[in-house]
Amino acid sequence: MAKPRWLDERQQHLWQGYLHLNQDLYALLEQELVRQSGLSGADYKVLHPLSEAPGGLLRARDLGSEIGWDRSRLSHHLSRMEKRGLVTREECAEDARGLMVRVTKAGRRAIEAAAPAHVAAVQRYFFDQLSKDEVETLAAVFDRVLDNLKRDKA
Amino acid sequence: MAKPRWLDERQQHLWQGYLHLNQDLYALLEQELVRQSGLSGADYKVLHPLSEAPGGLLRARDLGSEIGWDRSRLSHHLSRMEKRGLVTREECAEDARGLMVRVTKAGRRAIEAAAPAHVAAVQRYFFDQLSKDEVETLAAVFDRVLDNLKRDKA
DNA sequence: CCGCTAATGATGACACGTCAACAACAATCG
DNA sequence: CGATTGTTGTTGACGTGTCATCATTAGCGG
Repeated sequence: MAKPRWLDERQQHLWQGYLHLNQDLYALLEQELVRQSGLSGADYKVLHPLSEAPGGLLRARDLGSEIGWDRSRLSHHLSRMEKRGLVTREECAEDARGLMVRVTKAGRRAIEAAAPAHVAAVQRYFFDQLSKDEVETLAAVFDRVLDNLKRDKA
Repeated sequence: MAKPRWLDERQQHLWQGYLHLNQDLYALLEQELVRQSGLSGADYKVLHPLSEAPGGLLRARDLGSEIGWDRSRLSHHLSRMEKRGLVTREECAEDARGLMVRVTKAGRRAIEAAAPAHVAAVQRYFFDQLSKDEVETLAAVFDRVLDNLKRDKA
């Protein structure tokens, strides 16, 4: 672990670009989302699977694993969303430990109003800048990196 | 603004991959950094330009623009870092409004200890999965998207 | 059935980021 | 010079994310 391989110039450049993209693009999308719909990226992430579930109802555990959040994070955010009237908490019939989360009408309205502009922004800022070949290349690269991450964690 | 162009399957796939990468890769790098060095990504970002500046001294305004942070964010984070003994605040001679930030010995030790493992992690988790061609492609794509972002904001 | 372990959420403490309001000083222009 | 405007930094409020801890309940082996 003594001598690390430092990044060469091209790697340096790419890494900086990647970090910038994660900051600037994500910040811009988030900002437009909030401005146009009053939903944060976190709200959107929670509401998306909920609004597609039958009855707009999901068990908290399943919702959490769906979007990759741990229990604490989900619980905190549900509290905030509940306070704003986007979701409600209900008891879980099959498992007394469990929690059912339901989208309210306001929550459904909010995400349905937010989705088109959000998708359009993703198109405009990201995909409009990419050729088809590049889409393929990026997808392949990202999958590979993610697979490697998963394998490394296991 | 009525009918948005929804994402096709490949775009959907790529976008999900991109979002995952931003969560998982960044989270893992951050986590390893904290565990091995006690520095957060934010600490690292502040300390890097500081440790390379003459005297380990930079004006807050310049430090902020160097790393792309606004004044508030920098001020808050400097407060936290100062409390942990990583940096000190000093008056600015040329401009009484200004603030000079200096790395402490502890701060310098911390980033010098952290850098090798951090760079190695970036190599292992990211660049080891990429071919040279892919590095070129990604760099070009990211630059293009970022340029477009900048132009759009102005 | 009893008692242990695992699963599920909630909570409080804290780090981090954004926003709006503010204070202090510099620069500029009449 | 004096008033106005712009720059620089700080602060408080709040939303967000992580971690450790706790309470409740399910599941399971005796």
